Amino acid sequence: MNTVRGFKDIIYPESFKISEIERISREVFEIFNYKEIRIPTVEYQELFIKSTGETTDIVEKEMYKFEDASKRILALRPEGTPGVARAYINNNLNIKGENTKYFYIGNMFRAERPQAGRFREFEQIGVEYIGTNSAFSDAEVIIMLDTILKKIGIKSYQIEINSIGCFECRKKYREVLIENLKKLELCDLCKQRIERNPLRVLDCKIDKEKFSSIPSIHLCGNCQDHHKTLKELLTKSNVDYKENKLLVRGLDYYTRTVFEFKTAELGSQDAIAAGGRYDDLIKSMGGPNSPSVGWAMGAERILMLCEKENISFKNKPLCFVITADQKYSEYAFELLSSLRNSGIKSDFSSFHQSLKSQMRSANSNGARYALIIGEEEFISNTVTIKDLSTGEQSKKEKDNLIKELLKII
RNA sequence: GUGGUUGUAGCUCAACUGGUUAGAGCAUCCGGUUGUGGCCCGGAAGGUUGCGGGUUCGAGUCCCGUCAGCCACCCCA
Repeated sequence: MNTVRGFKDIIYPESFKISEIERISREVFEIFNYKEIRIPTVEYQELFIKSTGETTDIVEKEMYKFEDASKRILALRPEGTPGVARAYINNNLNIKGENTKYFYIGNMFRAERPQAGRFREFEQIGVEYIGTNSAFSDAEVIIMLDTILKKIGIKSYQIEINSIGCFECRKKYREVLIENLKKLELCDLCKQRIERNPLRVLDCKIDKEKFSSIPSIHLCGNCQDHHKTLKELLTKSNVDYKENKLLVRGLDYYTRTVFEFKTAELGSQDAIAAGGRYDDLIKSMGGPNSPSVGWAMGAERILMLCEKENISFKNKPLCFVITADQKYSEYAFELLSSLRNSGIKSDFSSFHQSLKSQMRSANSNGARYALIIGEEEFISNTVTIKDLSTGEQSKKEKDNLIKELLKII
């Protein structure tokens, strides 16, 4: 039987690479003092309608929704922010006196037509910095994301930022925008969008060139200051970004800062991570006034970029234990256990195979050393160690061998 | 979701207008005299041609359906 369309198995080495991406992210989160939050995979459908937005594609056409046995209308989470916002409110995280910087790692579900780099179940690694409207928090999360990608070793991406203003700026701009858009000859979809969600029209790839005449949003003083501060902070931190006045986002809750980390290596799936500020979301959900900023990155897309850029993740044993004669299998197995108990990554293939075959396994597994045990070694209580890169080999006493190997690690 | 396109061994691909037991390279496994990998050489194993119907004396090849992948759009991570 096939897997369901858009769903897939992830097997070594991809599984290892993804967990490395997670590991590196966790390392950075720890350095930045972000705490993990784990939220449910299933929520009431209403949560996403009210937060992500009724008119967004994610909610309108891509959500996996279903009714459970008690007739509750539920949905598989299409993104992480609504759940985190809900958890923040439910658990009164605003009054706990701890910092409210969270990261999450989890799978999301969207019923889109699948393509390379676009799956119906995919993993997002994301952060939410809740409770401050300071531009320093925008800068922090962007710098953190940049740090993670650099630490992974990815180079082929570009950062685009924009400010779409606060609620007040948007309200005024909306009118100006609609007026201007109506003067233009636009594609059918854009025509529909003019009334429903005019800001999204600016994102259209077909009509892109026609928007040069349209005035960009006029930001109020506070929004201008915020955006200016953010840009200065990024520049001072050597974050290489470019401003894209046409950048808007498909989720309704964004205010002020929006940003995307884009790549040219992945075809249409060019966003590897994206996010922005959402100052009104938590309040609009009935929580305290909690301006916030966050982002999410797609683990599979990061993985694909790693492959494009030939970034290697190594998971190789240091030692490979080999018997010259089956008689010494148990003795060899004991050695293997001692190595592992000492924390030395070690493996073996099958002691029944010929020495030649075992050597071949050692090589193809990428082991650095072959440890050979045969009659000579058994009698003298030693182990032959062969360095597989140089071909040099010597006999060592078992205890000394382990001590020396521990120094190498 | 719209429009395309593809599906043959683990992977990448072959098989003239439908015509015997569907091939190759890479990978895998075994071997190339006494206890040594990579390179090289030899051999073996590996396929219900995505699945289900249909046309035909005969289907990997043609037709229909279905499933899945991919590309663009759309959207997004």
